[in-house]
Amino acid sequence: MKASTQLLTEEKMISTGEFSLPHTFGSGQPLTFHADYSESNGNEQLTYATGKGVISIMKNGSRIRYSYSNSYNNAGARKEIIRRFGLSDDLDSIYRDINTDSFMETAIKDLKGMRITENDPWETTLCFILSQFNNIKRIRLITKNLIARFGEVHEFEGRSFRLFPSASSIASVSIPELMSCGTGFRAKYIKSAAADCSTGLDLDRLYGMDYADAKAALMELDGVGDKVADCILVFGYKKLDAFPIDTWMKRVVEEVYFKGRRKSIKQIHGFAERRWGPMQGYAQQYIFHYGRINKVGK
DNA sequence: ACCCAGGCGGGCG
DNA sequence: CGCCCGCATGGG
Repeated sequence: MKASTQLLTEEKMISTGEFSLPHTFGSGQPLTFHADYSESNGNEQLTYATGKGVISIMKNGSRIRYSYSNSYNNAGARKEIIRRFGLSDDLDSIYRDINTDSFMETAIKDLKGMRITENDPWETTLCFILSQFNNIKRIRLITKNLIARFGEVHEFEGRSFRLFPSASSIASVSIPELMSCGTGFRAKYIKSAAADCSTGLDLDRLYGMDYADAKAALMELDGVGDKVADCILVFGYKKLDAFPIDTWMKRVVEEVYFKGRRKSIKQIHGFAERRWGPMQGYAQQYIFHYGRINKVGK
């Protein structure tokens, strides 16, 4: 009896390499838009709902204890946690690839343990359509409103959560109702994209596609352009050869690598491809978060 | 009051 | 192709 209890406990633990929850979830990756995070004497706790279930992790040092409400067996849940939090990424190897200069070296040093998370494609798509001409705090507010209004109720460990609303449920909501959640002019985009994703485009099909084909497919969606597509590819599919260029990225790259000279989005894509190639998605996240924290170029 | 925010679609030359 | 414009809305 005692032995089996202990075995169960062991199965719910994962030991990781460097993994910083504050840097990972504070760096504007989509699931942070509606997560509870707390820290007390070395114990870090994070709980959030996806479209498929509630995930809760407790981290102490290099050990993580997790629970996941989805109907996986232990092995399935463990695999899912590792995938979602990027725990199998070899950060030392990635750092060697993207540490091309003193700016990157400082960013890596300051943000050690920041990982790229892999989230549900639909959730990522909706969050990043909302991100256009918006700010992170307000995106969190809007997604919180959408979840509260349209998310399916879900009981987990004695608490009541709402899951991230499905594409088909968002597709059935009227524009005025969506706007009452604060979506603003983006309401028509998310309704249209939701309709496409629940009837036409199969987002799961993009897992097997290469970067260029998957990006082209995403850009067929209303409200998805170059930047939003790249965000979906990095944070929803872990395609690390994507390089999202927002106002921050453009400003920081121009400041650090082009002596402040203005460059086009296309030129910056070419630069990132040559400099960081298959790991440019990781480089992007370190540049973005470090640049924002330190107001580089502002 | 004024300004900005992890851009995009549409219209124009 | 590149450029310019309008856009809903909460927070600084």
